[in-house]
Amino acid sequence: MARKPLRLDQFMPYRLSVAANRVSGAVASAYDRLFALSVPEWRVIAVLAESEGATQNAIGQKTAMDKVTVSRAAISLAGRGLIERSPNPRDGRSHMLSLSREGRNLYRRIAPKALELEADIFSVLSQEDLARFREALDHVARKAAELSGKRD
Amino acid sequence: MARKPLRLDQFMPYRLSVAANRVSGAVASAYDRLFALSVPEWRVIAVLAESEGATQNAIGQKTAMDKVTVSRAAISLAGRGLIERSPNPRDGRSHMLSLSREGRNLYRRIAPKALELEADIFSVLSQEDLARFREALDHVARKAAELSGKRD
DNA sequence: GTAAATTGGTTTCAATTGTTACCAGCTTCA
DNA sequence: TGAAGCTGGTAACAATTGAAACCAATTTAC
Repeated sequence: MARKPLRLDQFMPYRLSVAANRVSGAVASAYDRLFALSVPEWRVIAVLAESEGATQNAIGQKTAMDKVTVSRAAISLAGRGLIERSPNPRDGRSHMLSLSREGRNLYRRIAPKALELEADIFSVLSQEDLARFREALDHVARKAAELSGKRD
Repeated sequence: MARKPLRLDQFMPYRLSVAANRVSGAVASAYDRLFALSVPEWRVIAVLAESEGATQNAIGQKTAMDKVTVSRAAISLAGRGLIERSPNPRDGRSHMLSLSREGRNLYRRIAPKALELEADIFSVLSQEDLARFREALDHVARKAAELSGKRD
């Protein structure tokens, strides 16, 4: 590979980080403003909307969030009546989580907003560029995970 | 735009965030392990290597870091003798920062490692895909910043 | 020239985040 | 069985982060 000088503003990890921070800042502030939800809370809701009755553990797997983070989000959501916890018949330690009616209603209001916001931000890319971008992200993420010895 | 259901694992802000976290996790842990530097500290050093005698303010601008973050990094680096602060003749409140000899030496050792790591992670993309990816990131970041009313 | 508003930088404080320790409950295996 | 180890989830703690208050130096406006 050709020797090139290091310039911070050309350094990919830096750029990626700045871009991701901007995007997740915009998204997070929208969730918070519109629905008083943190990002982890929103993720938990999104997963439950897709797959009813997941355990916290399962949610953690799916979302690449730490189990502590999931736990906190779940406690807070349950406190607000947005999700319900029923005992897991297969395992006395864990609960099956599911959306309450209220939670489902909230989700129905959030989902379109989220898609709209996504469309808004990523509309700067053509359909094809977006597809490539998506793939590139995937490859890069996988490689980085591999380098730091993370299970994927 | 076609109505599509919301699936978290297809949701771009989510994917971007996961990818960026993985990459910056890998990078951060390498800096820490090899040179005992945090990411902000590393960024300050990188900027100073390019442009001697910047003020903290200028560094903040360039790196999209908060002034508090820059301040803390600068204090810590000065404490370790990696940078020097000379009074700014143009403004009595601020200091001109520059790398000490030691700092410059450290930089000379870090830079190749950083480039190597970058090459390693992003080698999963072809030269052309990388160029596109870079551009896409840029567009997306700009758009997100615009949406949340940030100066760019 | 001086009061008012602004800006570079640091400190203080509160909120978020991850790490470690911990407590059931479950499994394994003798 | 029942002791030893594992796993889901929570709690307690420490470290990071950013926001707001703050200080001193500077600029602006009268």
